[in-house]
Amino acid sequence: MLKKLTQEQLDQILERATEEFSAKGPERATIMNIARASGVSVGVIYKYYADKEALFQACLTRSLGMLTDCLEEATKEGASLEEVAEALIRIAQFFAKEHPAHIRMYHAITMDAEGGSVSEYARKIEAVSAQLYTNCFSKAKAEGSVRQDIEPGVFAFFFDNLLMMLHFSYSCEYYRERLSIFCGEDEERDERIVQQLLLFLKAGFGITKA
Amino acid sequence: MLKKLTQEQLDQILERATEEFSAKGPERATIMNIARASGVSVGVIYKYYADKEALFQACLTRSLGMLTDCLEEATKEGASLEEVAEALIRIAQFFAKEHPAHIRMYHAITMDAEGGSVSEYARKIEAVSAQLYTNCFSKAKAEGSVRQDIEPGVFAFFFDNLLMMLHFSYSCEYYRERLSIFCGEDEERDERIVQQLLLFLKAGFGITKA
Amino acid sequence: MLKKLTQEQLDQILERATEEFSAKGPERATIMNIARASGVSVGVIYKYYADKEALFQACLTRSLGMLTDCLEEATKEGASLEEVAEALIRIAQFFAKEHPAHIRMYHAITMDAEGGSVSEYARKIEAVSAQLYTNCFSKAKAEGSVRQDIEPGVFAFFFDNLLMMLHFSYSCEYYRERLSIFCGEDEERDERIVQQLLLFLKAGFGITKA
Amino acid sequence: MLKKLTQEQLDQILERATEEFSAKGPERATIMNIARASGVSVGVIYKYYADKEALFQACLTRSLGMLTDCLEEATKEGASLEEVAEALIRIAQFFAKEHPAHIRMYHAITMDAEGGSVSEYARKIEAVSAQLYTNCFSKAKAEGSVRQDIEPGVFAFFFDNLLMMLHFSYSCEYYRERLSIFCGEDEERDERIVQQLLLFLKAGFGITKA
DNA sequence: AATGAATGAGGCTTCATTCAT
DNA sequence: TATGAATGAAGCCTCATTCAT
Repeated sequence: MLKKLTQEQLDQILERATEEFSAKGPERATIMNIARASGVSVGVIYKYYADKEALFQACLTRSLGMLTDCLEEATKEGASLEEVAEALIRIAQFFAKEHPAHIRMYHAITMDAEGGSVSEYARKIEAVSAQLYTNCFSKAKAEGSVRQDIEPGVFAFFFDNLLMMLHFSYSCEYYRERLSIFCGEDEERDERIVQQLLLFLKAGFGITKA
Repeated sequence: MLKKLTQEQLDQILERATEEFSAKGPERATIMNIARASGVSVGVIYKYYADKEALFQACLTRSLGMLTDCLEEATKEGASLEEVAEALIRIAQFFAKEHPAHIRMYHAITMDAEGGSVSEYARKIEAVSAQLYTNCFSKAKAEGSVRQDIEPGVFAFFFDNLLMMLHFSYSCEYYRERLSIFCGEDEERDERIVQQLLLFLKAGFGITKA
Repeated sequence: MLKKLTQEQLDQILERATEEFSAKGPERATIMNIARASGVSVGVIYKYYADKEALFQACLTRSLGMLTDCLEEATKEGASLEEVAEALIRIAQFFAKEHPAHIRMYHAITMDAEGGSVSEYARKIEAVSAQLYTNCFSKAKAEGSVRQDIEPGVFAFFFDNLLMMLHFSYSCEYYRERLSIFCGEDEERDERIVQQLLLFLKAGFGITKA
Repeated sequence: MLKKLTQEQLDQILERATEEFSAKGPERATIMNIARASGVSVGVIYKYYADKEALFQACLTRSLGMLTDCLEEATKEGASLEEVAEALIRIAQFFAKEHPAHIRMYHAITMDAEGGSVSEYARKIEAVSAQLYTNCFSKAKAEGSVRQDIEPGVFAFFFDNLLMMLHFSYSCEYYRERLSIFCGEDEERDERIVQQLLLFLKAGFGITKA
């Protein structure tokens, strides 16, 4: 066919590529497999992406975008630190279970030593969430709704660390198994984790209900 | 006969291989680069390691061994949860700064979707620390030195998550930069992180001095 | 798309491969040489054949097929043992002179100690000709047109032995030279061999014209 | 040790090398295996043989020598054509069963398209036996003890062909199986083959007892 | 003179990329 | 413009050969 690729097909390419990349790693993933899975030819992928690396980066960017879209929902104006925390925890669980490949892509970025254009982008996003969380803590501290001896940035860092590990624990095979080792595999486990994590954070942050 | 490789040369191979593997990932790393960096021929590497995979495993085993040796020091008998926590935090900082490639090796296997014999080994180690930390919490709970509403396994999980992220934050380029975004880059930053994390953990765990 | 290899090119590959394999043996033959000789790239050979072994098998199958096609012509129904013998002798001479590489392929598998799937196939063919020749002798014996004290299978074996050596004598360098030592190199040699061999066989088999 | 290799060790090398070469083929045979099997070092083999090829040639020459030594015994002065034939047939059976590796080496020579120094040697031997057998036939023809319409050289060729195939049939795996297909595998098979072959030859040569 | 570990050229194979259709 | 077969560079691995001891 000589028909231009539809938006749907382009999405399909990125989705299948994300699956292939996150399942086999960027090296073992092959363009031919991605093309086959997407129902397009190898050649056309090269019309849209300069090379395999560029396709990988496009997948990363897309996954990151989907993730941040989700996060933005959770951090609406006016919510208390506790509310935000719970929302973020639940989103982490949900998104990572629903879209494990996308989280694995995010995990993949963190391997990238060279820091290509995507890491650039990832860092911007990281800066945004750092700002966001830090502000939450600053505001809460100013309001007196958390303990006064915390450094907002550092606590934001701890909080984000816990969230990242939660993401990985629900999407990357290795972390998934580690989660089972620590927390078991029963039905209610995930809810218990939410509750325990909230306990931990509330106490750790020194949150006091107004 | 031609002189056998000295122990030093063998160490050199593992060290350079660890660097190559952790910098480029197991796929992009090439035996020829490792050989060149180690000052030996390609062939001799195959005298000592069956194939690239075996060399990678040897590097991993070595890195994880070095790491666990360090951790064991921190978790001597009789230490309180608080003491253990502080020791582990300081070791994480120290080891990751000193041997970043080794931590990156660990990070690398967490990417491995298939979970070969390598992750097998890693999982054993994970099981050990899970047991160790969980016991600490169980004991502390029994003693009444932490809050009573915690689940030891789940809190051990949170604790280990924070430690892992600390390791990565001092060794992987991406996490290193993220750390700067959250916590700045001043001289005292690392000490502040220790102090703040201890604050966070003590409160979060509900540690009460006897 | 880039034009698919023509049938001609595919034949070319098998023909050149057969030459390379039969000249150097399956081990010393290299895919690169075959590709170069066939005017194609190395990679494309792997599109059509899984590996060097598969290519070798394809060459063998083709060579043995060509050979058996020839043999089948010679052993039509109703021909007397003498007629069959003469036809097979002439075909041996003709085919081996015309397609020496194909006979050398056959020779090559007889060296294969391990007897992989290739010899498997060869054995089937061997079984066919064993059956065929043995039947000829059985029938002739029953008709009384050969001596009565022969064992059909054993005489079929001798006959096939003579034919095989004839094939080799016209295609393998070593046997070719040996042939010259025994029988000279004059113009009429090959015809003399036919006639002498027929004399030998007729008397040896005790063939009596009805 | 710094002791020169004993004659025994040198023999050992050739014997083991012959086994390795004939079992795996000249390519897959490795010098290291041969050294190990012979109980000597790799290096010392290179003191005695310039390279692997030279060792292979030495094995060939030796095997050929052992074979011809055997044949010479069978063709003593004064024996009749029939006596010589039976002796050669029985020797072929015996030697090939006893020393299959050596016959396989002989078989290997016939693959050698390039015609190195061994083929040279082999051809000389071939010339000797050609001469020998041809003379037998010439003498018998002159004596009137065989039919008069034979060409001695050509019949000598047929005879040698049958002997060679007999050798191979008792030593090379492929030919061994082919033998079973044609002649079965019972206890008396080998003796039957001798008797049938003698029948065939006597009739084919037109031997008349004086 | 023998040893046997180290060397490194060379072959197989894969797959990112190209390009004729 | 899309196709997908062909290309060929590059990596893994083996093993003949070398050479320091």
